[in-house]
Amino acid sequence: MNAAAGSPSANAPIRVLVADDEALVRSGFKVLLDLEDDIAVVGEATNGHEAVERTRATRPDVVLMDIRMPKLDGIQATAQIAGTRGLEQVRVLILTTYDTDDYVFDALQAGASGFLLKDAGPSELLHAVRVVAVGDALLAPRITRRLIGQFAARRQVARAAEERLAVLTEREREVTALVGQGLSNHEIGNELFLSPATVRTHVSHAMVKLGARDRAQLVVIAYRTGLVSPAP
Amino acid sequence: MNAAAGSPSANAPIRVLVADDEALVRSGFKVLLDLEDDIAVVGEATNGHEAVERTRATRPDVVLMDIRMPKLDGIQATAQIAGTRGLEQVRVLILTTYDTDDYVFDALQAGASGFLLKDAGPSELLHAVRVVAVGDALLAPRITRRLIGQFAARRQVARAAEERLAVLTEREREVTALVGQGLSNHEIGNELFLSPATVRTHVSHAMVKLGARDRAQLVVIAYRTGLVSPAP
DNA sequence: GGACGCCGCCGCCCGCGGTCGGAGGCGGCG
DNA sequence: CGCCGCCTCCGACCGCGGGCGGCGGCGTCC
Repeated sequence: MNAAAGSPSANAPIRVLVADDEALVRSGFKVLLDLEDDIAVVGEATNGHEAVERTRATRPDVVLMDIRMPKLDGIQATAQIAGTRGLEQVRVLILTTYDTDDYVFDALQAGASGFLLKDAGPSELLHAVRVVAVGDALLAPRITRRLIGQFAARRQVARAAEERLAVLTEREREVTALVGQGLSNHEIGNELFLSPATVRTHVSHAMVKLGARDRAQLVVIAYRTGLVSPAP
Repeated sequence: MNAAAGSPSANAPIRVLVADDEALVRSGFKVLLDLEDDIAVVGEATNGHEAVERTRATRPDVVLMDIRMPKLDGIQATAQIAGTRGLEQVRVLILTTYDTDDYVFDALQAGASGFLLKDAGPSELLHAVRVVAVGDALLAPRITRRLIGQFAARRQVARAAEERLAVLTEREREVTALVGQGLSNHEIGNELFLSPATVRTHVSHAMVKLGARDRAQLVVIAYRTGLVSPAP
């Protein structure tokens, strides 16, 4: 059973830790999981602190984590596990009744690999465990939908805003992009092999067309339209 | 068979349109889907234009869409369907061999409800069809993982960058936020009931502490740190 | 061909913005 | 108590940035 320790290789069982404050839930999961040949429950925890501690001790492949737990909630526990050296290989699968936005996004931010609602069927849970065990991720369909919505919304804003840039000439867009990165007129001139005076003209035109009074406001617009991205 | 038209109610079959340029793939899917009692293939298309046209004509619940297709690719076809009045209820499930980032993100942006890779098993396909039919969403695990990565990365950057703001005093953060929205010193003064001279002092201090030479660079930093958000 | 408009280029003027130094009040700390 | 940090305000200097007008090149339309 536990002969093959360490790396979760080919046909070694997936080692799972179950963290939930309700004993009934834990035993239910344990029975369900242990019925499978390729899955073995190697530990249990009744709160967040225990979950972290047991994870450190048993180094499971997957942690089945409830969110609502005493002492330390599942999200914070997930963050601690993800932030611990040596536990990078441990995948956390969140399992909860509530699917509040904050919970989901915070959990993913904390480093969770999956997020299931407790109304999911047993086969879905088993499938999810196997998926996250190999390093992939899986979300409840309802949550996937919202994550996609979030993602699409961001880009939607960018697309719509980009149309404002249509009035600019190529040169104007170019200098505006550089202005958006905080460069001075002189620096832009060096960058584009232009006289600073010329750069000024382009900047001025861009400001008029975009309704910016300031070069600072031009930077704002550059960011809002996605002409420059907040990332590095 | 086609007695129950219109709304996809309780036990009416899920009406599916299959769009793929390879006849073998189409017939394979058709056989697989038609074997299920609750799923019925109501049409086929061999390119993007046909897919849009057939969708308009048959109003399926779900469109199984390949990306690589002649005339019009699956992503553009998806965008057209999502943008057509009266077809809002039609869910698009992308099915492709390639999982390039651009494909995935563009497809979700275009309005797709799901994204499967062709190495998925038949049961996964059937499950996906049923999931998107009820309005939820489903992605291949590998893709879910990358989407989460994207999402988490954004917030990660924001979190890390916010620490740069720790050196600022409360007032300095305040004025910096307003500078980040493109306000002039005078306007900031009115906003915070301060003399413009005072505002200058705070702005100067903030610039020194954050290493900004310009007020424009201060705007850049304000955005990068998430002190102001690109959205509204 | 001339007229017009857009683009890219430049020089001049001046006001906003950024820097420096200073001053007064207020709260916390040794 | 004296010291320090923060907030507030002021005046002076000066350089960048923004407004304005002008000039040449290129394409379009008449």
